[in-house]
Amino acid sequence: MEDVIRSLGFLCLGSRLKRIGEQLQADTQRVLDRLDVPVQSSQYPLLAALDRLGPLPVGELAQALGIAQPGITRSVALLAEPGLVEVSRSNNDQRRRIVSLTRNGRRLVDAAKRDVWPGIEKAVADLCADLSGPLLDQLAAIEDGLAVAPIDRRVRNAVGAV
Amino acid sequence: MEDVIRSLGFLCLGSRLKRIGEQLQADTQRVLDRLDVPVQSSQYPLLAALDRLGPLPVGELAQALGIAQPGITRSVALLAEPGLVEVSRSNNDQRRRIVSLTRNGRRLVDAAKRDVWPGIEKAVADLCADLSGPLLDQLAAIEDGLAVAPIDRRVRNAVGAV
DNA sequence: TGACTTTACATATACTGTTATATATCATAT
DNA sequence: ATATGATATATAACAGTATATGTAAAGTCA
Repeated sequence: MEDVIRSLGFLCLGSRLKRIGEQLQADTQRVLDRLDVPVQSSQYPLLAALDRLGPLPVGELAQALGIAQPGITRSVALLAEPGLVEVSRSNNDQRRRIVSLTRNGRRLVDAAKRDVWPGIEKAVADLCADLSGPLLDQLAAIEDGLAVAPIDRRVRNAVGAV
Repeated sequence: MEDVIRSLGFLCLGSRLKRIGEQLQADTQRVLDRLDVPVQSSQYPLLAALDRLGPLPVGELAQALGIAQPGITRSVALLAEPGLVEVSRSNNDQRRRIVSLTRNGRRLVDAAKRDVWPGIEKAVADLCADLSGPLLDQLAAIEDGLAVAPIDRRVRNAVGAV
């Protein structure tokens, strides 16, 4: 069966990037599940942003992550429930709500940085390592590579079963 | 403000691809709105699949588009409501539901193929034309290019305002 | 000071995708 | 013919994102 998205080339590039991105996230989810913390793979960029940049108000988190503000509000609520982040009002400006990692949140980020993220980064980097040339060719190679072995299996192979 | 997703490189490649894909779809949406038909940009791949491959059952549409079957079922329902596609039972196998373009659906696809798709494809192709080298660099160039001029503006510049 | 605008965030709704499960039809074996 | 298993699709529940809109705080200017 023809892969229509692929055949359509640049016309469907948006759908194709989204599809690959979703597959990468789903693969990564299976790796992160090992930490058995109730956090979706898509929430980690927010934690990483707080780790890199320190406490931030909602709006600046939206900027840093390139997603819309309502998405941040909801993610923060999801992460606050298990106590990974906490929110406090700014002193200067009572409208701003500053998001920061809790002690548990910091512990999770540190564990992820030490035990999981390097493996994921390496697996994805290897997947893309030999690629060169036109974008569409590289995307096809990634799709083919993921079909052969998804990210979670590449990570497992690299670091040994956990 | 630092773009954390971009800084994290391969670790967040999934989030990044998804983000770029969604932006491309949103830009494209604004171009397609000229046809003023109640169809989301993300539905066009399904219409294009029916155009390329002819009437197809739900399961084969899922394969052709690389998304899960329930997604197809719902998209078909959405497209059937404004009368762009119709569904009939297979003669051989009463379980299979064959999706096909209606007369209006075909008219829409033909108009899109003639008036809109070529401009979009060219705009995206130009955006990606000069790219070469590592994937992350190409993605950064695409993001920068879209920030300078989104797809819908590139299309408008190319073909003149409609 | 009081009215208007802007900013920061929350909430509501819609769209798309997923997995899990239910239902209907087909194929097959007794 | 009928029970059993496989297959095709629908439905439900859940997660993520987007836009639109509401609310409250801050800023601006007569």
